[in-house]
Amino acid sequence: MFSKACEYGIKASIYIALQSIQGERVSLKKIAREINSPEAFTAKVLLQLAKIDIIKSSKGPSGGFEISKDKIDTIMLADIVFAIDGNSIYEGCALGFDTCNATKPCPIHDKFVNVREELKKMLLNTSLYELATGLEVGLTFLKQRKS
Amino acid sequence: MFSKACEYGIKASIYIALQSIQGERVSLKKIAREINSPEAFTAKVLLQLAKIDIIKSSKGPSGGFEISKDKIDTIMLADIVFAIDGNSIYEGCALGFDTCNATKPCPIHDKFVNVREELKKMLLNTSLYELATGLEVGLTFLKQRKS
DNA sequence: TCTATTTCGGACAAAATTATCTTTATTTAA
DNA sequence: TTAAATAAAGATAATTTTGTCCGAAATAGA
Repeated sequence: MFSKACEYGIKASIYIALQSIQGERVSLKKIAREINSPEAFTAKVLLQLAKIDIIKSSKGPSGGFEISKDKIDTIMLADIVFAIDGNSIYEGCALGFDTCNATKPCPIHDKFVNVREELKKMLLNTSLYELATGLEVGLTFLKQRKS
Repeated sequence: MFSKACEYGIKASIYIALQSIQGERVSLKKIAREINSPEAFTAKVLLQLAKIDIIKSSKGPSGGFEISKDKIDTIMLADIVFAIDGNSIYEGCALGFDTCNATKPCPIHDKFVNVREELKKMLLNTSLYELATGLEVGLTFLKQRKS
């Protein structure tokens, strides 16, 4: 569904959002530890998000990543996914045709309309804020416990 | 969404189904030409489908691939996707956790329920027969026209 | 100003996916 | 029985994605 890069991006964003709500800036090292992702690879992903101002980064000691409090509830899952994986998931043709559309559809185009709409709606309506608060109250998790 | 292998598998299956409805067996070469896919790679995919009896293959001159007429309307998109990509698309966690479920959900689990259900329903309810007939009457296409 | 800490940037490496090539096995039909 | 046509199988290659490493740049604090 999503690329690994996008998975890390989503997880990291949620974690950064939560910390930002609590007034904390977090380092890459801590993020990688908390979402259980490869550090350097995660850095590249965060860089992408920083470049389009979804997150803010600062160098130096006590540096790290944060998200402006007033942005947390306007940043949608769609923004993050789009920044990393592009729009192919919810716009692209399921069979890979780039000329597929309602008037000249591939065999499964019509079948997919509902799925795509449902996905798109979800991504557009889910804010980082909701996701972060679910995590805050312990309803959800970002890291699998070792077995 | 789907892997390339799966895309080719779906396209090929639809094409074979259509030809089988019309009583024709088709060669790999023709399939690859008609769905515009790499021949050898497509062969591997078809082999996977043949091994679980979704399609039938025969060697030798006048050999090729076909699907039993009486199976065409009971083979669902889900069968093909499952054979090639496994069930991760509609069963797996969107963030890649393998312990994610309703009682211990990842942050986007609940958000994804509808999408996954919609996808699953669609894959389970779409038969090769419908897809093949849509193609037969020229409503849909399997190969992009060159520009 | 110096040092330690952190992100940034680029090169590199490993792994997975996609694609090709070559040989082998099977089958049909002459 | 031989030749031609076809799928099967396996080795190899190319590409993409994922992951690592290291030095550079920035910044805070001593």
